[in-house]
Amino acid sequence: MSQRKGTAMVDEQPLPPLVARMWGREPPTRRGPQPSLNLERITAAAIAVADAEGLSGVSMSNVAARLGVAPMSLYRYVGSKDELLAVMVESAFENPPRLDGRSWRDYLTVWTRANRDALLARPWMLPIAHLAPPIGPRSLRWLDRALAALAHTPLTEGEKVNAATTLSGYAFFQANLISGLSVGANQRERARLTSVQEYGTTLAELLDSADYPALAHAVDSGVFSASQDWVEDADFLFGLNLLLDGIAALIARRSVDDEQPNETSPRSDAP
Amino acid sequence: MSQRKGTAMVDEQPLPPLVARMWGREPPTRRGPQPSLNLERITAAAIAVADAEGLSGVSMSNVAARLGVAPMSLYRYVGSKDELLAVMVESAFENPPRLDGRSWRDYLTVWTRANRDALLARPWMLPIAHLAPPIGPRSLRWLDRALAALAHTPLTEGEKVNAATTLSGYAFFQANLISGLSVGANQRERARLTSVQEYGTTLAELLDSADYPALAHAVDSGVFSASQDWVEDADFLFGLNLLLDGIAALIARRSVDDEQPNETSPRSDAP
DNA sequence: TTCATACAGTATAGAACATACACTAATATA
DNA sequence: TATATTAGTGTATGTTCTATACTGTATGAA
Repeated sequence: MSQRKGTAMVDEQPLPPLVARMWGREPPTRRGPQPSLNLERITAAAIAVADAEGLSGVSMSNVAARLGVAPMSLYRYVGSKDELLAVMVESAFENPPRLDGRSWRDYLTVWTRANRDALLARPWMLPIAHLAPPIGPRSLRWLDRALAALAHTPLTEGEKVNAATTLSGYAFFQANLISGLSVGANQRERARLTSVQEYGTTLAELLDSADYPALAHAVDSGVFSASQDWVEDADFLFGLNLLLDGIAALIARRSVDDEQPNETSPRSDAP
Repeated sequence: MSQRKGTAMVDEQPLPPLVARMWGREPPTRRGPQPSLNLERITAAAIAVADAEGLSGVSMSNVAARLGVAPMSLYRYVGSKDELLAVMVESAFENPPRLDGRSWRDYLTVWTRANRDALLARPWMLPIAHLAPPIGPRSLRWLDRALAALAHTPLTEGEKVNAATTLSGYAFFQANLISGLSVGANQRERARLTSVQEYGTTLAELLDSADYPALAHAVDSGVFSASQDWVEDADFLFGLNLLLDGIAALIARRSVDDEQPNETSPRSDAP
């Protein structure tokens, strides 16, 4: 099944054209004029537009204009606007943080926060990051580093992949949460609830405590009254540590019944 | 701060018009013709269109047509198309599962899976569910039930809310993952990697094991070669149990040092 | 009973957009 | 040199959201 080993292969599958271009695997040009464009320049221009004008500013015309080129040129390199958006997300990420001999737990904390921060730095990615399995060079490097951090744990490869994937989903989720307490839409008529407090008072106004007993109780207890340090984000660490604690527990379990990888080990079920 | 207590209030804030309409808090009509529309019918029509033709079929014209009405009518009830999309997501959810005396852990398992399944049943929600804090009656009921499941644990209200929110984010994440191994776009030029195997072989083809040592090792070990029971989803339970184990650990910690809620309790940090 | 006012839905039109298709010009191979 | 192949262009079409001005209707006040 998994025939691999690196660099040179027998040339296997068609490989979707976009993926090929993302990896620089294009057949060298044979005839015709010298290309003045390439996927990289196009992507960079599109990202620049998104950074400057937001996602709604990203139109084929706009991107083309920034390159001094006719809109239709872009379609030589990108099958559709949606493809362009996908590549933008892929290449808007920096490289992942370095491992530097940190413990798996420390590194994954850094990794997840960096992941979240990358999304927050370019919030236009949030609506278009489709959380598909990573396929580009950058996102795969992120995955690789997370796996590397877990390399010397007794987890199976599958468990490592699952753990990394889950953490990346958590980063995405947190970025969304922070990015906007917006209820309506993307930018225009954004019925924005600008603060946690405002969210709390709105809830208080709406909730009938008969229909929402537990939630009303939570609101009463002041959960949504602006805890002091939203800045140094306790909420982010809370969920992250849930996950890391879960991973730690799994590692501990694996370390005990080491020889017999039992698929359904006992789990605590405290009240 | 949190002035509340249910039903009758002193009438507080403007309350965003869309939110008001979602909760049926509109001033009763005084003059003019009888309305033939309302937000509910519009939303239902829009959902029907989305179910039938996918998200791209949802245009104002299309929705209006299904109601036998001119497109511009909708703007009496919805400030923009994006608002309509937001309301669609809100009201496409069923009510949450019943608690029925289950343990917090059992219930949250059911709850999270139901949440995921609701998203998978109407995958058009995935690109437009913005993971904002819930504000509609349905999504708040979901939150309420999760809090109820945790009611008799020693967690603080804030921790309960965080836990519920994180689980809901996990459900969303998993739904995205399952919904499509698509790399390109939404429907047209979808350079779809149709299976886990295909994903695996594509990775094998692309990866240089020098640049991606840990990931290449994972691929070599056959992680992406279609584990037997993707159907009865072990992957979903994996990440879910990470979270639930983390919650269990937190509960255990809280139960021990009960009197002194110490913000930074010790955590395990196994190698 | 009359009339002004407020409101529901409509008609029209405009601007922006993605993209299909046919084309021109440039380059490398035969 | 002739020919095939390719990069980028111009034009055009259909769709989309939505601003604005409008028509008719029901109500409350005079």
